[in-house]
Amino acid sequence: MIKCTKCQLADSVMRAGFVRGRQRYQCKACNFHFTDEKPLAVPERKRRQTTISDVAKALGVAPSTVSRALNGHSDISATTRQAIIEVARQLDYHPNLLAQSLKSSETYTIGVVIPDIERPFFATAISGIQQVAAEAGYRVMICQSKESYATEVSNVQALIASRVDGLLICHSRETENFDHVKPQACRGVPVIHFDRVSNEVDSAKVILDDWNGAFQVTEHLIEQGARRIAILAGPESLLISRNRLAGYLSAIQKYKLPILDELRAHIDFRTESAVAALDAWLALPNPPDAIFAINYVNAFDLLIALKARHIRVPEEVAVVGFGDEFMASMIEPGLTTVNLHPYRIGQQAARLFLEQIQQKEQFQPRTFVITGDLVVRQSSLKGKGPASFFKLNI
Amino acid sequence: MIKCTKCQLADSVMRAGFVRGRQRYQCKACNFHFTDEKPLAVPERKRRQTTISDVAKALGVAPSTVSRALNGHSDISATTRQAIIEVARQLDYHPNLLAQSLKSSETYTIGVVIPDIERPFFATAISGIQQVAAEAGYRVMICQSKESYATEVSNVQALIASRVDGLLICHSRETENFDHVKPQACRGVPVIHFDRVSNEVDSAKVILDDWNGAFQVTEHLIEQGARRIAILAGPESLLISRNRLAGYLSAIQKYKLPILDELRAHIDFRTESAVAALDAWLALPNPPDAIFAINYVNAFDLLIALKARHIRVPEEVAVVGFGDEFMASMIEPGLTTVNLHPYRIGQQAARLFLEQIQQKEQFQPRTFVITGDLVVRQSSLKGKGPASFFKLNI
DNA sequence: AGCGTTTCCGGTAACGTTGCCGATAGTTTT
DNA sequence: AAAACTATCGGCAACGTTACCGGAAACGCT
Repeated sequence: MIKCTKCQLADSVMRAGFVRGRQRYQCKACNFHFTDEKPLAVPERKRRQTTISDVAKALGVAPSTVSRALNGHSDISATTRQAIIEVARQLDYHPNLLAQSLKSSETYTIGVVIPDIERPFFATAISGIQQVAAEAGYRVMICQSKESYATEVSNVQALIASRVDGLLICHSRETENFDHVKPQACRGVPVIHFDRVSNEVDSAKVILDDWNGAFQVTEHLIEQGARRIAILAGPESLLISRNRLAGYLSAIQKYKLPILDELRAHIDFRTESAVAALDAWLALPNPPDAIFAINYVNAFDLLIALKARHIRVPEEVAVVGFGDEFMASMIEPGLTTVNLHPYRIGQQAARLFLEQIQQKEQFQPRTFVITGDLVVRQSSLKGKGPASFFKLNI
Repeated sequence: MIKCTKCQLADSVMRAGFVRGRQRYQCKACNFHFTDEKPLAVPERKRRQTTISDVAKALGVAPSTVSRALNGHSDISATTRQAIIEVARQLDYHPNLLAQSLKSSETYTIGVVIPDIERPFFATAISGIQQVAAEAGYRVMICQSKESYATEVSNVQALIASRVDGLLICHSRETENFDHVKPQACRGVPVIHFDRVSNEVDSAKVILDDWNGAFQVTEHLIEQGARRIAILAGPESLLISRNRLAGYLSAIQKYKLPILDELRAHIDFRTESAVAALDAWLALPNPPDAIFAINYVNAFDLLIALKARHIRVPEEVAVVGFGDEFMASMIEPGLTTVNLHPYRIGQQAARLFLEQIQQKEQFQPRTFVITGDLVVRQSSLKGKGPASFFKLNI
């Protein structure tokens, strides 16, 4: 006979359904429901790390006392504190950051969204972010959008859901809608943009001066004696493409050279497109004597294609790129480029985040502009201008 | 006159010290302590995200009911569930992953420790890790040791403290003590090693077959007609250095070529050291006709130094490297290397982690060996062997 | 001694979520 | 119609931590 677990009576107990795999009973006397088999009492105790309560129990003090001792709080005697610290050490206690974060709603984690970590520019930028973040005690969680808008959105949402303290983002090429990084979508989490930014969002930004960099390389080519400078630009819709084109045009205008439309190509950055543009230029009655590729990979494409066509660089055609990766110094001839300082960009983005965290509501979003440096190598040295006396970066 | 906040009497109240910046009183009647100024009642309500209780209150149901509805639990009616889902959507509710993690002690986060994210090998490996992790719903937290043992240890501890579900690590060069990745130090968190592993720890590992790769390139050089093959190895203490040397020696022995000690150099991977070793070889009465650099950066160093010395590659000296980065195809001449498949290594490490999570105690640590593929380019094509008919990877 | 003060520790609640179980109304079976 | 059952929902507790405050003993001063 089944006895009620509450009033211990057996007569008044009757069955009351079968629920969650167990027979259920109801005591008519005390009106109490219960199931027969008592819980299996967690046969296999889940492997737990030492908690503050374990330390407290070991010493016979309250958990809050242990917390105070370990956090250097004042309301505690020196002897008690020493004892607690010692026991905590013995038990190998480490605070549970999850619980701390839940309590304080600070995770000390920064979320970073980039298009592709395999591209040296972003890898270096992340390194810069991490250096600054680590010094301030922040961890970094990295997501790649792989240039997909949908992935970017889901990355941002996942990071926000993880309650990161801030979000550093460089948008994918596909991204045209920026609702997912707006304040209401990010629920007050500070968002810092770098490299590819959006003017739709009122946030702190770190951008590079595309106009200036393009102006520098173009001016350098002109100083080297180039007069018919072609530009291998990207899609006209892309902001970086427009800015670099503008810098190029400004330099041309400054030196009162003619602007030749047949020497401007907008491509999609694929190698085949770059080579096709090159061949079109070479077929002109008056081929260019210099080419500015606004993308360093396409600059490599050009160098290789030119070599295959037995056209000497820089004597017949000078070539300059944009973005000074390790490879630019490795290829033969060395590629003249603009060093975009990705490490600094990352550092600066992280610093802006720290600033925003510190100043809270007082923080005024501002845009930080990183200016690239011209790095002259052989690919542009036609030797007719003063730049040939620059120290070479081989 | 001050009244006791409990019994409302004023006569029995007397001052009882000054604590935490506020005057304190004690009621003699009811023996109750209190301070005068009541707490400022959080003047600025901390910006909170919508919680499950907010949704519950909006509908007049219990929080647990909301939880059940949102998690697709069964004990709920379809109408209630729909209403809850709708309100949750309206209030823009997103579950707090911190609270979920605290409750479930699962963070769905993998910690990754690598020496340097800027090195293409690791950037690609991380990409592989992330792809597999993301598909399984895991996030990735990345730390760089920058080849420092101390940094590595602190990274590991920080990740463990963050309660990551698993740890994927490639040790720094400095690391000789592996206590920080042993089970007791990691408190049961699964640890997977990749690339640079330790045999001291009984963990799942993904390694690349250094011996086989070295054997392949050396055999290739021999087939190309090389007979005096030098090896530019790393420090003798380094495992990869020893393994690649062994593969090299095995190939030499297989073809019954003499092992020449003067053609073996152990360097510290710096460019100057590589060039010094090269010059020493060139000064020999019988210089080598091929060089195997066990590190791709040093292979580049050699190509550049040889070019500066007007020594033709591969005619006079063939050069092969190890690790097929993007640059190997860009440099002139293209560098023959072994593709180590870093992406696969990352994928495999992540898969081993998932396996271990799934199988729990039943998981048997195993070592996964990734075999590299020979990638032939111009730098090794002396044209005397069958390999010259290989399809070139330009 | 009497009163006010300081020191130090314990208890409670809350962060947000979910598992477990009890309660209740309505429905079906005997 | 009583007994047995089902479908739903509410409440409690716990994950680990810490802020806040009350209690009590020790201390200091007149």
